[in-house]
Amino acid sequence: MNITKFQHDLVNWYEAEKRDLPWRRESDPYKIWVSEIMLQQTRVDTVIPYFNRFMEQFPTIDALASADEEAVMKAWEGLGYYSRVRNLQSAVKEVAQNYGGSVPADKDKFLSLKGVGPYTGGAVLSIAYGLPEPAVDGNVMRVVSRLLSIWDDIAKPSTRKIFEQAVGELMYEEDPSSFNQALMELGAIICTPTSPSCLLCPVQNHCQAFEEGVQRELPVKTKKKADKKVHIGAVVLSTNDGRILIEKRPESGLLANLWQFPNVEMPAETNPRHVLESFVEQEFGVKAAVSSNKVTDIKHVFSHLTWEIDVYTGVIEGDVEKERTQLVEKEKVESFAFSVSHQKIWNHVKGRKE
DNA sequence: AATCCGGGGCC
DNA sequence: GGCCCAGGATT
Repeated sequence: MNITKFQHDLVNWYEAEKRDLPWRRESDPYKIWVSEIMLQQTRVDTVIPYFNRFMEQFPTIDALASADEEAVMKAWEGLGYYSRVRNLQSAVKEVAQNYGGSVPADKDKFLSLKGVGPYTGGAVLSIAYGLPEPAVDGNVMRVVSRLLSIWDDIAKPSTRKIFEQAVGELMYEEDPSSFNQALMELGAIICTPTSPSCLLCPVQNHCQAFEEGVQRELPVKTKKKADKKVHIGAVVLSTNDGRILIEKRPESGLLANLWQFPNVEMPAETNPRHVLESFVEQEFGVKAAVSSNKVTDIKHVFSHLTWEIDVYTGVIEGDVEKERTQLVEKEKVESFAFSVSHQKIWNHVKGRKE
């Protein structure tokens, strides 16, 4: 391959065809950083409205560093992988304290921040500071596997280093920002997973896989094994004066720190109403009268497991005194950050009449 | 190296 | 249904 010609063909195409995205109108390293965190395992179209709202609420490092955690979670609600935003706020606080509020342009320093790995490190340092660091994500591994006909399994963690090496050798030192973004843009628009548009590709002449006619066989990626299923019973509990019981999930693990309605994994072959009433009394110390029939059922698919949630309603008497638990007015429920599955629960229940 | 961690949009 | 997505932390 003629590397110089490849670089120019790629970057010239990028400059002419790149999408107009909100973070591409910004040069503030903080905003580039936030966009890269949001874009982890998340499509551009999903991220755009979250990015715009986030920047209105938290326009600077100081704004995010000093923001209320609940407000930050609410801004991330529905975006998934919630540890991303907790790590981001933690890292931003560190930048505010230890680096005078400016994102460090040093690789070791930036990569030491929470939530910043090899991809995000390379992306921010190249895009915001013009450093010639590779930024290898799924797009780039797909594109480069085809360009250079690399048949290593991209599902294996060790394979990423092979691609970092390759991208380092292809790097366009005069404009690392455009080069890295061009590789990703090509993967997003032209060099797509199942049916790449090779006839429209600006670097078709440089592509080993196209020359060999094997572009649809690359990249090699082994499948992961099947996920688990969990049967859950959930209950929306009202007090006689119309308040709703919500609780905050644990600080770590699945959907950490998000709010939810009381729920428990359901054993097979038991009376669900009895199970839920016992659970509520144990967990919250109040007697509950739970509906005998479920209101609805919700199937919610995560990346690694599936919840099948049967939803009930119930009534409780008296107050609840428990950590991370609140009785809130109906009108206030939606001011808390819920996972999508529990948003679905509330949307089914809130319009009902008792 | 394997597993955990969300959610949505394709095909 | 399975697959993939501008991945990182934990074990």
